[in-house]
Amino acid sequence: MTTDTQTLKQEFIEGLSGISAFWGFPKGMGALFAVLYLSPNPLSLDELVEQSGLTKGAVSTNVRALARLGLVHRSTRLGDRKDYYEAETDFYKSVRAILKERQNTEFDRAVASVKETLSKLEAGAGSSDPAEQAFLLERVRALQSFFEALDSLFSAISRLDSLGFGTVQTILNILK
Amino acid sequence: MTTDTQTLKQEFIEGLSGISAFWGFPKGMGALFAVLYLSPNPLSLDELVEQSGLTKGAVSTNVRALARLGLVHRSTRLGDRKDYYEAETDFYKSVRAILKERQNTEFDRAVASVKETLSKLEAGAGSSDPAEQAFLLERVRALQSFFEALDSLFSAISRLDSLGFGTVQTILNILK
DNA sequence: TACTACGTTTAGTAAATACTAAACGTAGTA
DNA sequence: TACTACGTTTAGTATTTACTAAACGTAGTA
Repeated sequence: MTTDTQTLKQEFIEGLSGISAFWGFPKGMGALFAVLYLSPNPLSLDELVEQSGLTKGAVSTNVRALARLGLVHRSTRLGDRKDYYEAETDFYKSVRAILKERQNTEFDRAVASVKETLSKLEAGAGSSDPAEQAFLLERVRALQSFFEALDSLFSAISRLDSLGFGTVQTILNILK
Repeated sequence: MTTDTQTLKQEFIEGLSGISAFWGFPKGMGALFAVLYLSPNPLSLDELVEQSGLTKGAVSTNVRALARLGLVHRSTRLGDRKDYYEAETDFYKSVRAILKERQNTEFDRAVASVKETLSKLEAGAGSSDPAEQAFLLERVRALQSFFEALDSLFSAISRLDSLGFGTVQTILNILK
């Protein structure tokens, strides 16, 4: 017996929901993206409600978040008050957008706080015992430079005009 | 007025807690790692309780999780029943360990589910309308190949014997 | 002006998560 | 054997998060 389209879509939606949750996004976001990704034409908010099983409020919130990440695009039609959404199909583009988004917000703040600790140490703060001081300085410095490397990596990727199979392939060769 | 060591450490601990939470780990894990990272000598569970402010239970759980990720190392001393922990200082090593860990668990399961959807589609499931069928096939295939690229990337990194500044630098040059 | 068809916001809720406090298990020691 | 000093497990709790249901605001239309 062969699975019907409806069931197949449902499985796909659940798969993407899981992936979404895994990466720290609401499950609903994954589900909505999945629905849009499997739709040949843009869908209205009400159609999303219908196909995702979420309520209007949740769809409104989640689809807006998706749009902010550049994973979906909103469009309108003349003489039609509805908004329509469609999925971005260039995933590499999306990765860049997500990295860019993530860079601001809390991550940056936390990393900045480590940087500040370092600055204070370098300015001579906390000098109780010279040996301990040197130790702290060395450790915090090492962490800071690691963060800097990560940060360069992320911002390099998000600044990229094109990132695709080719780039990934090249990187894979280096890592080999 | 210059900040004292205690305050400095506290700020650092809070910073790492935030970073931990940002990446989807418990805040306590970040805090414990921070405490260990700033300690010149291995610490016992009770010392961790004292310095982190968490309870024994929480420390026990979180420090074990850190050990599983390879972010801290457990050791014992002769004629001493206590366990001692110290921080891993090679962050690149830790990144590999974390990626390896993450690859199993839920992420893999979710990705596998997408793969399965593709298999079913290729086997001819869900064939209501030929045009729709072709469309679905194309989309799911594209997503699948993207996941495969990601997966290769992650496992290449986690298989790496050495990953450090050098490698990151090389990659940055390519991305430039 | 009132009406309708939208999207958004809000107040409340259910579920997940990481914690605390305390019971528990266990291995060494007298 | 009982006692002590550990780490672990468990039961309960507080907090966060993403959701639902419904009120709300608003722009077009008669």
